[in-house]
Amino acid sequence: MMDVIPTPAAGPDKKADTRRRILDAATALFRAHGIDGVGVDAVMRAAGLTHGGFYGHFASKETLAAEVCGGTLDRSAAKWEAIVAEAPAAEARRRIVTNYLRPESVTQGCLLPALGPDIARRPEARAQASAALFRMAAALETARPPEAPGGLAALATLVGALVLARVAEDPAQAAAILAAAHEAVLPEG
Amino acid sequence: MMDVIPTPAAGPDKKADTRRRILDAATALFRAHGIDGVGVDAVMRAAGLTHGGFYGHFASKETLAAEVCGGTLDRSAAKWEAIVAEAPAAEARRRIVTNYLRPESVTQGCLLPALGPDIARRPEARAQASAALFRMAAALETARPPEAPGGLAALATLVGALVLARVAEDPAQAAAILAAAHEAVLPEG
DNA sequence: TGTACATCAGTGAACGCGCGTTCACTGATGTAC
DNA sequence: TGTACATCAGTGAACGCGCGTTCACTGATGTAC
Repeated sequence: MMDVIPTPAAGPDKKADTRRRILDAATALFRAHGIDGVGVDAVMRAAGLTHGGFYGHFASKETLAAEVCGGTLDRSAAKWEAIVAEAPAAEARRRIVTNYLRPESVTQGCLLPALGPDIARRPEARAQASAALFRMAAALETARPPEAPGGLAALATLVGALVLARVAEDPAQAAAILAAAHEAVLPEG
Repeated sequence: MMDVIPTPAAGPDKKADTRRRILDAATALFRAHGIDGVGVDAVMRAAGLTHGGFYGHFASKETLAAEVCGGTLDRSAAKWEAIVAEAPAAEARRRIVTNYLRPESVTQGCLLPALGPDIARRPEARAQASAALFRMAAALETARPPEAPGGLAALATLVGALVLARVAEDPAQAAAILAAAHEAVLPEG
């Protein structure tokens, strides 16, 4: 009695759920401590598993890193494209930028400011991130209000602002950086 | 016969030279491979020494990292301040920006795009980098031409552009990012 | 419905390796006589 | 000027540790009869 619906949900593809949990745990840990700062052991413990099971899901830590970076940035790009497709230009850019520069984004936001240099050094992750980055810039370009910087420059400002906000020691200074970037990317904010 | 001039130059403070060589080697290696991607052994070999001697110059790898980041960014800030002090605003900003966004800067330039996230995670390095970053932004602010973004926003754009250019796979794409940032930070380039 | 078996996601001990750090030493340099 | 000694920058073997990866295993789940 083979069911036509291919989603048992409770049974066999619990493995897919576990895989997702590993990816989510890795994303959070990599973002906080850098890829080299987190071991396979820590990722698996955060996912509620033991380290040995890791290689049933991923070929190597390197593969995991590429999938975390590529997947997360691909989803960001897709989300931006959806916003641009459904809202008028000025409103779309405002939504993307306001969300990008939220104070919580300093610790939890986009992976480019958190892992950019790490990504640039890893060929697999870099290829995927490079493609996603240009999709993000293109979305910002489509949603470009008059007098505002183009997509590439706007993305550079957003990414750089989060890099600087992470480095700034005083939260008030971090907020000033975020506000300055907001104003530059969305004139008359 | 104790000399009044306190710089023997050939004798005892060859140690200071060695220390500088270690710092320079570490700066280049950290920039290329990240702080966690480079061992004390590799730094010392690049400086022409063996690893054991390292602890005669630095208390730990952590101390080295802080000194590399803090020192390099301090020197950048001082250089920008000097440019701003000696050239008129528009010319000063043009010089700083043009130098910052040179194609070679993608691999050899400012430490903030290359190590920003690494720096943000290390308290010692972060404190020094945070101070330097605001001096750099202040210099850009002083050299702000009319219609151009303020110091903080300009610095964010510069840093973000180098982060993105490092991630971009195709050199032509990297050049496009640099050009877009140049235009945003120096209108009518 | 109940038992026997196959599957396979997850376990945890073990591996080799490279890391940061220590330390007893060597050997070149500068000073004392 | 020439020898004896002290200093100390740099050497290289050794350490304990945590990493990425492997593998023989366990035990829960789903199917066959």
